[in-house]
Amino acid sequence: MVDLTGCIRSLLECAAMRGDSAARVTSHDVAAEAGVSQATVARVFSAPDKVALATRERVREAAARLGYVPNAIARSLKSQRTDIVGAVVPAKSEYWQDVLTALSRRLAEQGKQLLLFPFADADHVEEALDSVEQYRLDGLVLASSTIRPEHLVRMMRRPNLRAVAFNQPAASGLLPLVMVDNDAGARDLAEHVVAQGIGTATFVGTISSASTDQIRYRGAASALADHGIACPYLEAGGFSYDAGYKAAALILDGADRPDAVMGGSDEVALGLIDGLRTGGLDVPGDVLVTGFDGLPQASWAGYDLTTLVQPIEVLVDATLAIIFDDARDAAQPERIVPGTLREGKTTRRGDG
Amino acid sequence: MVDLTGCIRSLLECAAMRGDSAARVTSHDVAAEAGVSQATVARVFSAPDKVALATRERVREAAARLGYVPNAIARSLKSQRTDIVGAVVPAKSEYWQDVLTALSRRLAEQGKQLLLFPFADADHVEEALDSVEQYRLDGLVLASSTIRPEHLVRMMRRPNLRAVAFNQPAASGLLPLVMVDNDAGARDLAEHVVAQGIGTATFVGTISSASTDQIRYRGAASALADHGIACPYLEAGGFSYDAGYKAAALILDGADRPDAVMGGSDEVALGLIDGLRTGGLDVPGDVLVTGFDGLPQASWAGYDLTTLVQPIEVLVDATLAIIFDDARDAAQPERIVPGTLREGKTTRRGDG
DNA sequence: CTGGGATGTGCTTACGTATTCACATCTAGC
DNA sequence: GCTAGATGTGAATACGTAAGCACATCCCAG
Repeated sequence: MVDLTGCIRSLLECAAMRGDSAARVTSHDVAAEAGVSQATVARVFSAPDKVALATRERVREAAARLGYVPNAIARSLKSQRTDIVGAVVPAKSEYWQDVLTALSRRLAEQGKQLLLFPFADADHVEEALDSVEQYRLDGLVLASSTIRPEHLVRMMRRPNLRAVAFNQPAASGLLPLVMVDNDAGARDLAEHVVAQGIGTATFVGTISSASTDQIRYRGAASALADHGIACPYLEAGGFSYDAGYKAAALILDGADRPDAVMGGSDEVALGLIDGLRTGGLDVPGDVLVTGFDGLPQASWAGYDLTTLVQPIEVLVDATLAIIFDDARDAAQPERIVPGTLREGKTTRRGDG
Repeated sequence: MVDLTGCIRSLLECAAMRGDSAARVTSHDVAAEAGVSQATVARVFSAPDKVALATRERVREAAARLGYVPNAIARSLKSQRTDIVGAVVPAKSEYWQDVLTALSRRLAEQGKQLLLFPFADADHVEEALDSVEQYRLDGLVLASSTIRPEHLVRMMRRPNLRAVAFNQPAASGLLPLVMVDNDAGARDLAEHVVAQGIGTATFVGTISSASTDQIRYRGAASALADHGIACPYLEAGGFSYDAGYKAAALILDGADRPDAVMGGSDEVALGLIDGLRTGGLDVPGDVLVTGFDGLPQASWAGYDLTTLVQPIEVLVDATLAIIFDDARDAAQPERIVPGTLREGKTTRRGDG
């Protein structure tokens, strides 16, 4: 304890020493201290190999002595690169939070940063994009299928800005696009529940106007139709647990209960499970449930949801590749990545 | 459908028209177009009341015609304000994701942005702080109790940078501090389980070196001791669901099973519940479980966890108040905000 | 009719860095 | 011993904006 206190005190003194005097150290100050020109100092920090070893060390020492840190703002202004990628995402969503986590981590590895532009409703996307344009970002990730085409168009062909649509089928043809194979994933899930021997099914979508929702529903319905099973669509009205929970009540009240309920997303599916269970049904005993996304929570032992796991790392890497790869004028790339079916106990009929 | 296609096409044409020609429109260009000086253009966008109404409208029109958008980078360089707040946070954590969501939303309302500096381990905080110093942020939120004091000290008294420690008791005296009342919250939870008539209890902490963990444990242990109940400490070794799930096995294997298990965080508590249930115990029938934080997932019907809900909006507002309020040289503020006990069914003995 | 404050605008400079160009020095090859 | 190329460094400029200062105009009170 004594040791720690001492340690902190000395650190405090150190901070105080260089503290206010070092209020704003520029490359000019370092240049003066090291006896070189400002240009050389700049080179030491941006292109070290262009400076003789001896000079480089002298500058580095002077910089350390003065507590110099290069000013990223000034650098960005001069170099026309910010090393910052923006992301326009819905403010509340487990899925997007997972994506952002992966994205920011990968960016950090490359010495780049992530600037967030969250929006509450689709109506507030406009404001977010206004902010986006002010910062001269290197790249922009347009997330969420609720962003409307007119917004996408606005972000096309901005100079020095590579915009990528993430999991947003509607962007096809307008912007480079990265997404999981929603259609194939939905079919896989449908085939899986069919294999468990169901007779009827219902798809509980998130928001019917979302393009991912439409594709997932069509994929599932089409695969089920191949086996002669009809699949009505029910809209939860949101991407959240609560939306799913409430939708469960509609299913419970419905005339004939389906053998399987396919959720448009994991969050909705988790809400469905709890809602159905609260209503007295056993999952998977009475009803099978599937999700879509592969959230961590879906793997929790309390749920163990059968879902389609999105390879988020792969999607993120593909996105960054489009943003930073130098094939600037290549045709609009479109990367559709397959997901993985994860079989959980929510579709395990036998042991129910 | 035809209508939509037409709409998109016209938007495309519009984008193309002003597209590449408007490659990089500056305030000078607008000035020339409107027949005024660059200074006036700048004023129109940063201090409109200083410009005559007629001139203002003329400039606005010219700007719209050219597609001019002010350059935030240049503005930051000149004005020494970025309107960006940074946040140094652990990369993976439900709790912090919720905090960040609230923080970025509130910032967006003020026309400010959030720049993320996520770190994987405590050992990588250093790198994150290196990045922080390059961007001349208006404020910095240092989150997570795993950030070490030496890192905190480094962020003290940076010119033009207000750093705030968020839920990080160890920062007391070093930096302005905002946190929930961990001690009182832990006591409330302890009193609550005592009221359910327990005889023995175990506290399952997250990481014992985290300062919040220590305070929560001491608070709980002290309150339990007042009732003559001992409370051993068990370290989960992480903040995650998985850590809690694994810790449950230790409790199941232990000699005498406690009547109540107090989790150091909600994530750990949720893992504990599933772990205990998987091991054959009934929660709350055989064991009561409490959490801490008030995550959305804790309210899910499948768990309905008794926990201490942190008033995240209040904490965030307090944090931003410290960063942006002009009482720059006031004494280090320290805002300790009370949480709210939420009684879920994980401590409801009777109906088990 | 005059003087002083209010108002609106332009000129100029500075923010801190990256980069081009020019120049000095040094090495190697005939 | 002289030239061509390589190498290292400095001077100067530009990135796009904000703001201080100077100045012109206008209005109203005396």
